[in-house]
Amino acid sequence: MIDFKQIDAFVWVAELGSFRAAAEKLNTTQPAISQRIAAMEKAMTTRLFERGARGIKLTDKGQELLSHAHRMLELRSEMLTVAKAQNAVRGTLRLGSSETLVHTWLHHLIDDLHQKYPALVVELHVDTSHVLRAQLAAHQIDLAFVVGRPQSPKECHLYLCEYELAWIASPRLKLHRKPVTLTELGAYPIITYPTVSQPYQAIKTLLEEAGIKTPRIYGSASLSTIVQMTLRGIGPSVIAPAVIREEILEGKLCVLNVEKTPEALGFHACWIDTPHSHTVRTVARLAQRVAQAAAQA
DNA sequence: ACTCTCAGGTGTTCAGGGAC
DNA sequence: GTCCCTGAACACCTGAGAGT
Repeated sequence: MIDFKQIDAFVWVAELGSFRAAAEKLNTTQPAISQRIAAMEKAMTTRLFERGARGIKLTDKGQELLSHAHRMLELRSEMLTVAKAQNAVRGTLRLGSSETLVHTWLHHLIDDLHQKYPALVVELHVDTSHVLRAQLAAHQIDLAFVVGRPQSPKECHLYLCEYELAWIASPRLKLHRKPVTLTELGAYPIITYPTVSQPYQAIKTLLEEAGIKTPRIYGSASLSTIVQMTLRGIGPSVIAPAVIREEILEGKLCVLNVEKTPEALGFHACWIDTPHSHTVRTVARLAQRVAQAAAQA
């Protein structure tokens, strides 16, 4: 097995033209250099130097291998530089995200991270804000993009963006041509985010205030399930129109004109701050820029 | 799980030798 | 005298195994 000490010796003997000079350069003895070169020659089953009474000379093979040795030393140097960089953005980041962001700007963030920080590996966890907060508290993820402000004083947060909610329905329900009342909507099952979510609770309150005693609300943790159920005309839904832009443009889904709508979803990046949170803070700040650029687009 | 001992491997220094 | 090689002695590190 060839090691870096042997490669160092090889490069310096070739550079200085002498075993003794290389030994002085590397703060060692001439026999040590001799042994390193001998071990290297044995490992590669080739002679690197021609030894003579008037000094040494690189063999043809030695000359050929010298450029490889230089490249290996450069790579070692680069590796040490990265290792010494205290604030380098690298390693694995366990990122939890709400599905709404997956359908809006998360892919732009992943692209940017890949370009700017190639040594960073992102492990993506997509789930509801409720579940992501629990995972953050249990240290199962490092950073969470969730709805609402932090609930624990230990959490740091950064505002990301806001998405308006709207009543959405398939055109086959024929609810989109005129203003619709909550009482009319109450005749259908309402499809929205899961029961623990802020929109679910808001819709329940709105319908109850409109006199619907036992509203039927189908809560789902899966955004694509909500969209599919709405497309099939099972009932109207309450979601962010930003995630179904294509379906709206193609006329597959319509935004309804309803007197009252639950308040917008405000997203924050949340994390537990530690002295080693440099990567997390960097990604959170980048996410804020990406989210705000997406909002202006 | 932790500590201690021991054998084997590796690297270094030193002394000496051969070639020119 | 200078250069490189070889062998002996020593120091240090590591892993395995035994004992607590």
